[in-house]
Parts: sequence; C-alpha cells; structure tokens
Amino acid sequence: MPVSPPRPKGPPLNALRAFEAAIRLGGFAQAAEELCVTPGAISQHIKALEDWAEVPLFERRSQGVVPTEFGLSLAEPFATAFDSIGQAVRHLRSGAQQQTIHIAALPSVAQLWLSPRLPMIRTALAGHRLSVTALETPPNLQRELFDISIFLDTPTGQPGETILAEDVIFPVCSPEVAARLTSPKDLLNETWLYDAVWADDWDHWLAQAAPGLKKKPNGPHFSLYTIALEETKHSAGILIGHAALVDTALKSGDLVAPFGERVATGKALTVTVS
Amino acid sequence: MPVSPPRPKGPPLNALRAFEAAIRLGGFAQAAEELCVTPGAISQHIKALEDWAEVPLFERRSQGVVPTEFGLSLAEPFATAFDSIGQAVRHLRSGAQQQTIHIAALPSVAQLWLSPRLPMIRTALAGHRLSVTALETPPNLQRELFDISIFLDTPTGQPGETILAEDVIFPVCSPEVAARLTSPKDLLNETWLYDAVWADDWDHWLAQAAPGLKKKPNGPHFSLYTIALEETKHSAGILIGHAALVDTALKSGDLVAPFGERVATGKALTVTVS
DNA sequence: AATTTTGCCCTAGAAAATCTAAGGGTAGAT
DNA sequence: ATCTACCCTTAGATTTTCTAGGGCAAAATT
Repeated sequence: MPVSPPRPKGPPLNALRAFEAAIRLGGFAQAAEELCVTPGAISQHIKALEDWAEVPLFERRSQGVVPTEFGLSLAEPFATAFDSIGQAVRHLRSGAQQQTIHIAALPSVAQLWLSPRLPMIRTALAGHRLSVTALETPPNLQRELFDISIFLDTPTGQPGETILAEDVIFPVCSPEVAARLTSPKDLLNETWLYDAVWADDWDHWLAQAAPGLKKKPNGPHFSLYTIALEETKHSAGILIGHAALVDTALKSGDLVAPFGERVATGKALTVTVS
Repeated sequence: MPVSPPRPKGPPLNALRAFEAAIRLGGFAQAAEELCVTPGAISQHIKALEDWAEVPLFERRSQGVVPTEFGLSLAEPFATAFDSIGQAVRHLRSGAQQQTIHIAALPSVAQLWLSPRLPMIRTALAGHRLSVTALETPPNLQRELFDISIFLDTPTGQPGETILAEDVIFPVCSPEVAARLTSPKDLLNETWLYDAVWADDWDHWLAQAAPGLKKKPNGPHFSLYTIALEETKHSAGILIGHAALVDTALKSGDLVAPFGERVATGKALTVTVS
C-alpha cells in the first residue's frame, strides 16, 4: 500500500489556452470566436484561472475587459508556450497516414476564386484529403491547424506569403442594367448594393473614379459577397466588384463592367503557406 | 449573420499532456501516477490522440507499451512544449497574493526529518503558506509545482541541489532489545525488520560490518519506514536505521545503536530548490 | 508445470469539466 | 430619454473525462 497523496494540481490546460487567446486578442469575445465557443465559456475559464492563481488577470470594465499589469506580463510566456505546443502538434499531425491539407479562405474567396480552381488543386494534391474552411479573419498558421490561407487583405510580408493579384475594384452589373448606363452620373439613378464587410468600397471607388459624385448609402447590405453578386446578376442593382472575385462572371457574360475606371485598394489576394 | 464554420479542431490538450508523460516515463502506469489518475484514463487519452492523428504512437505489448518510432520522435518537441508551459505557469503562480511554498519529500523524510524542523521553517517563511506532500519518487521541479524537494537518494548533481548529509546506516533497536546484544553474531537470534523499499539495507550493512553473517530474510516488511521504526521502539525487532531519520529517536533514548559500525550507502539527504 | 505478478485493454456508470442560453449592465447613438 | 450594440456573468444542461471491476497475455516465481 504505497503512499500516493494528491500532488498540488496544476491549472487546467484549457483555461490556459483560453487565457492566452484572451490576452492576445484583447477580449473574451474574440477569444471565444477563435476557440469556437461562447464568450461565457471563456469567462469561466479565466475565472477558474484567477481562482487558481489567486490573482486577478483582467479588470472587468463595462465595455470589455482590460488586462491587469500582471496579466499582461504573462502574455509573452504563454504565447511562447502555445507556439511550442503548436509546433509539436504540427509535428504530430505530420505522421498521419493520409495527410489532410487544410485551407482557410475568406468565404467570398472560397466560393468565387477557389471553387472553380479546386478540381485542379485536387489533382495536384492527389493522395491527400482536402478541407476548405471559410473564415472571416486570417488564422495564425503557426498556431492553428491550417496549411494554406487565401485572403483578400493588406499583405503582411510574413514568410510564406505570396501575392497572387493586387486587389482592383470597379462597378459591375448585369448587361440589362448596363444598358441604362453611359456615364458615372447615371449611377445616381440606380440601386447600389453593398457587402457588409466592404461597405466603403463604393466611397473608395467614387473618390478615385468619379470625385464629387455622392449618394446616400441606402441600398441593401449583404453579409455574404457571394449573395450580393448573385443579386447583381439578377439585375437587383450595381455592386463594386473585386477583380479576382468577379472574373468568372465577367468572362461568362453574366456581368459586365460598365465603366473602365479600375481602382486599386492596396489590398491583394494573397496566399500563405504552412 | 457572419459565417463562422467550425475550424479544424486541435487535439485535446489533456491528451497531449498524457502522451508527453507516457513517452517520457515509458509507460501508462507511470504516467498515470504522475498525473494522479488511473492507467485507464491515460490509455483513453492516448487512444484519443492516436485516433485524432490517425497514427499509432505506442505498440501494445503484453507487459507494457513500447513507443513507435514516430511516437519517439515526438518526445522531444512535446517535452519542450510542456517545459514551456511549465515555465509560464510558474510565472503565473508567482503573482499569487499569498505564495504557497510546496515541499515534496519522501514519506519517511517528511515524518522523521522534516516534521520536527517544520516550526522553525514556518517562522522562517512567515507570510507564506506551506504545503508538504509525500512522494515516493522525486518530482521534476521544472515541470511540477513544487518549490523544494527533500529526498534520500543518490545525488544527481542538478542545479539547485544541496547535500544535507551523507546517508549512513546501522542497526537500531530499543534499549530493552539492546541489552541482549553484545556482538553482531547475536543478531542471528533476533527478529529483523525491513522497510519494503529499502529491503536490501540489511545486506548492505552486513556486507561491510559483519561479512559472513547470513540470515534468511523472514522478518516483517513495512511499506512505511515510520511504522517500522515505531515497531522497533516497541521492541518488535531490529531495524537498519538511516542516520538522518533515527537521529531524534536516538537522542530521546527511545532507540539505541547497539553496534558502532556505520556504513555509507552512497545516497544522501539532499534538498533541491526551485 | 502451475502460480503469481505485471502491465495494458475494455466497458459501464459516476464524477467533473465544459458549454450554451438567457440575463443584466454600461456606453454611445438616435 | 430611449434604443442599440456590446460584453461579461450566472445557472442549468451537456459533454468529456475518470474510476472501478473484469480480462488477457507474457514474464517471473514456485
């Protein structure tokens, strides 16, 4: 009957992960999104950790949490630690019999740019499984389990990043609608469609291509660019097209670009590997 | 309604910890002891991990598990990763309002050597809480949450290690029993008491102090040295005493050392800090 | 050769963790 | 002043994780 008394138990690992995400992203809600749980779950993890360590890690304010000085001092060691875990897990995953290539992409990029190219990719990666995940924000490839990310965003210059095409925008509409348009001024009589995330596309294009032209943004907003594009094809109005995303529709003739002015946004379609 | 599809979920962190312990200690049972759970729990964790990664990590043999080559290749990255976590946790714990000093010691050392010195230690560490845990094997202070460990073992030469006293052994018994003894040969007529872990103490002492003397080891074995010592005080027989552990009893006169021969074991009472 | 020991596996039920859903509070907008 | 949007908490539900008890097979012991 050997004596094996309980050892001082370490903190719950999952709480550490929650804390690391919260301190890095600066809020429980963001951490919750990254970990695919509700903010409540994060809240409880943090509380458990604070109880365990008997030290406050966040100051609760009315509109969010602010890390305490001590909490902030833990950010780096925990980031390092979880990077380390991430690497080890990557190593572990590399041993799988049949590798799965995980691709992360903006929903619109996934549907409009990636989708038509998937058959080609699939044959190129024969012998591997393929998984495509739509995300609003680019993942940290070091930490998360994605192998490739494809986003339409400002290039970061990280290693492994390749710019596929500079982002260029211009109005697009169905041929039917285009028939009514001869100059940018005609736009004032048309319905403008907006993507919820890229709501200032119109302002951006107007500022460069038709200075002075103003209109109250009262057209419909779509949370998915793909849906906005679909509506555009159905002549519901005019949408600002991103070259890489409307390319297929322009080639097929479903959509046309009534005006020549193409404006760069400073963003780019970038693919980041590993 | 933003799109937030499930990300490829990482492996369960607790399973990673179980795996790390199993690969480091070379068995599920040892890992289970370190993590204070049953071997079944470890088994399930490892299986979960193998299912997740779709790669076998251990080969199950009839009398234990053997890491696969791939599993072995993961040992180092995971050890590094969890060391990293350990450091971060240590940092976290350092912020506690009231620090707790965790001491790990061999059960016998905790009761016989540490216990009488605790009041002194307690005043020296005023303002800190104190926790003493009895363990059969010394913990890894980098990884586990102990601040100080005190064991009677072969010195390892690790940093932070201080040798308090070389281990010296010799027979001890109650004064009543001692009255019957004049030379080592008289031992043959007495009951010998054994500690389960240090069962070869007798052989070791005899080899040096009374070569040629032999006896079948038929006396009672005690899993706790303290109990063996208590029985010795009650004249139940003769026990091999470790100087550091029987010191108090010798001074109080409860026990005496009938023979002068003291034999070194090569071990030492060592304290390791931080 | 039989027995004991050791170490892992399996399963069902129990215990503990973790999550979600609903609640409540504050700041800035209308 | 009310509304809206945001963010965090709490209680209860769900899922994960653990333990206990029963097997099996090889090695050590008798």
